[in-house]
Amino acid sequence: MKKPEEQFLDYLARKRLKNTSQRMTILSAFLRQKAHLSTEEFYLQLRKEHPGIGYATVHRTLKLFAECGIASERNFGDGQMRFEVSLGNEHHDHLVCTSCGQILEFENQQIEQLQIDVARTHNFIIEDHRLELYGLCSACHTTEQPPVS
Amino acid sequence: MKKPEEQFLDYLARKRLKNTSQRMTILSAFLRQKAHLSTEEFYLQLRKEHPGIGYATVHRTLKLFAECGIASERNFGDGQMRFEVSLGNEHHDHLVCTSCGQILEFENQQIEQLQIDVARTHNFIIEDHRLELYGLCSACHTTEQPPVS
DNA sequence: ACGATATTGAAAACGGATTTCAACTTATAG
DNA sequence: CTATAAGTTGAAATCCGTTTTCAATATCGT
Ligand SMILES: [Zn+2]
Ligand SMILES: [Zn+2]
Ligand SMILES: [Zn+2]
Ligand SMILES: [Zn+2]
Repeated sequence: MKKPEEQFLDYLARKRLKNTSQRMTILSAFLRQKAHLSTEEFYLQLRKEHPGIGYATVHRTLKLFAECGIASERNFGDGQMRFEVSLGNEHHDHLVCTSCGQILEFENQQIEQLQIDVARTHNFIIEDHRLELYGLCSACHTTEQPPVS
Repeated sequence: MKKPEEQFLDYLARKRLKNTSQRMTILSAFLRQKAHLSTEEFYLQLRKEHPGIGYATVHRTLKLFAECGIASERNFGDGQMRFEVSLGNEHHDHLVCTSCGQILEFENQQIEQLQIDVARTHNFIIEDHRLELYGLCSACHTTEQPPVS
């Protein structure tokens, strides 16, 4: 398995793109972040240490990561793009807590196989899939839940 | 099973909302449309027969349908909200063709059960879920696929 | 019919993603 | 080490679907 840094530099070379200090700074920060941050959240984190880097650059660079396979773009229906490191991470799906926003990961090989079966019976070629379970995580439903309003 | 019209009128009554001609027109058109139309697509259809109804009213009314259980809101990652009639339709998940945009429906009881198992092992209470398989439908991969570029 | 309340449609506002553009940086060639 | 071509940057502007605003209008209980 290639390292993310290598993979990114290879991608830049292949596409005749340039290796800039901003890109390396963002990559290094990205690899250290907790997963499933939105562009905005990540940008705010990054800005604490690197106030000079603009939002547009962060956005463009995260998209580069997705293109070259380092990152996966996620969308949990809150209207924000989220990213997580994908290189070196097993495929997984998500449990999204609608109360506290926590995102848990799971992997179920039986479900994956059944998806393939479903696709076959419809003569459909799967390129990608998304499976998310929305609800209350353990912490949010064991505690008393005073309505937010 | 209550009829959609009844259910909507009940909901309006319960919430002290008013029964207007626009709402009834939109409901009747919605029940006749093919599924998975975006607000915009639906509005453009509706406008052919009812040019007087504004986009905002259509939008607000579709949200009412979702609130009262007549409609499901869907989001297939193209940045548009889509709606389909849910009352009287079995739960189903979707196959989304990334080439022609066609949306097929499927239902797999084993997958549904495995989702429940996954949630249980994480002590997670499912409120909702989404499962979509993205790829090429039968028509799009049997034909020669000249690259779009 | 009256008055209180809700709805309507056009337009404006909103929010996140994306693009624009002039200044700047990088890579490559001489 | 320049020079030059080409790509990048950050701020601001733009895009685009969604949602809200608001004055005019419609509904509904009395
Ligand atoms: Zn999966
Ligand atoms: Zn994840
Ligand atoms: Zn399902
Ligand atoms: Zn459907």
